Amino acid sequence: MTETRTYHHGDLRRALLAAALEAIEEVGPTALSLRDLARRAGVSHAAPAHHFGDKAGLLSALAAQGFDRLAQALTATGDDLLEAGVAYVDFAVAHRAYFEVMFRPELYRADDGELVAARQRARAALGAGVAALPSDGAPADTERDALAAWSIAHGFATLWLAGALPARVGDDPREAARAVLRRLAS
Amino acid sequence: MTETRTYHHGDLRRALLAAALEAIEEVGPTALSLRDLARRAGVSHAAPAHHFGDKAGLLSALAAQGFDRLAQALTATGDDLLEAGVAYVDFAVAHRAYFEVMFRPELYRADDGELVAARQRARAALGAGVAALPSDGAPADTERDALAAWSIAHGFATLWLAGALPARVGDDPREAARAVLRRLAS
DNA sequence: TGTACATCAGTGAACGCGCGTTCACTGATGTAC
DNA sequence: TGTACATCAGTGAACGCGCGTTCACTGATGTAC
Repeated sequence: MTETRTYHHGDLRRALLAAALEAIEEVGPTALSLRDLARRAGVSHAAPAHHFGDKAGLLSALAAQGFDRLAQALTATGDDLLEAGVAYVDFAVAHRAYFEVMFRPELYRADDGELVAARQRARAALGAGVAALPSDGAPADTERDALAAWSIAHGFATLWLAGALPARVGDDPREAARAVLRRLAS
Repeated sequence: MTETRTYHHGDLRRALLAAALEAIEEVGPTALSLRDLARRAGVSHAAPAHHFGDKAGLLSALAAQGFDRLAQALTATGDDLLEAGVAYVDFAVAHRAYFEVMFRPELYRADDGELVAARQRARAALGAGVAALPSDGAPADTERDALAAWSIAHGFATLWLAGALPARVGDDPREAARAVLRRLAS
């Protein structure tokens, strides 16, 4: 497909978000610059400001999109907490750019409307899995179980991304995560 | 104590590391600049290069120091895995600058000798706690248990630092961490 | 179908800023004799 | 105790770079009549 370059891009907002994901994978969210984004999108350096105002505006949009995708991934696992945990880790590894932005609220506007809603959806999806945990007689402490499940999935994902885990864990994050998460579900 | 300013600082290396911790708490490890460090230490902007070469050199030294302190904190808990987990979270919250650098290997030279040794010590201290876990009949999978313990402590610490946890978790990281970690130790 | 005009997306030159790095230097300290 | 000299820590001016932001502009699109 030969791109017909016109004066108006047509879909610059989307193109900039895609470029941002690429750039973040390469240099991380803090080293991201709007000028670099413009370059990647083949557009003048002042264009991004038109759509996002500034870097925090762009990252807010990105984080919102990330929470939305995470919520979808978690919801798709039904009420199976183990699989939700695996999906969480998989999301982090497969979409590290989103993940790295989402948990750095100092980089974006945490009160952004769409973002708040998407994050809420993701949290609810995780909660659904926890509520479905088999109760073994003792009165279930759902709140604590949810925090434990979230912590272990988040921790494993973070350590994986940091390259901190020993090599013998293997190279399949889903499989490795499942083994570790089982420790909690048992 | 009136500081007698001499041409030679006397302890600039240490002073720069201390300044770096301060700066990182304020702006994060990536926004850190050697010029800012020099300013904080009251020294010319070219001085830091004398001691560390560049930013990665400085952060390598900082990460090594951080792993060393973490190893000490973990060792101090004896073979009690639950308390080791609490100490891990406490370290992350009380020394967030160290913690933020330690798990960003792309910021420093991961093959630095002192750093490798200190990280090894920290890992061994965590392993000691896991080995002491009560075995409930089933053949213990120490490796998996270690990963699970590390993940849950690391995840809780990370979520706490990111401000991602709901307010009802409270404001005492040690207490909150203990409750969550108990889910694993039980 | 044609014309006039408003709106909006993207341009490109200009600005000031803080950064890392280089380099000849200066001043203090330590050591040899 | 004194002198000469080497070594090393820190200085300060200079450089080039990429950044965010501003602003008058230009070109495309859509709408009114």
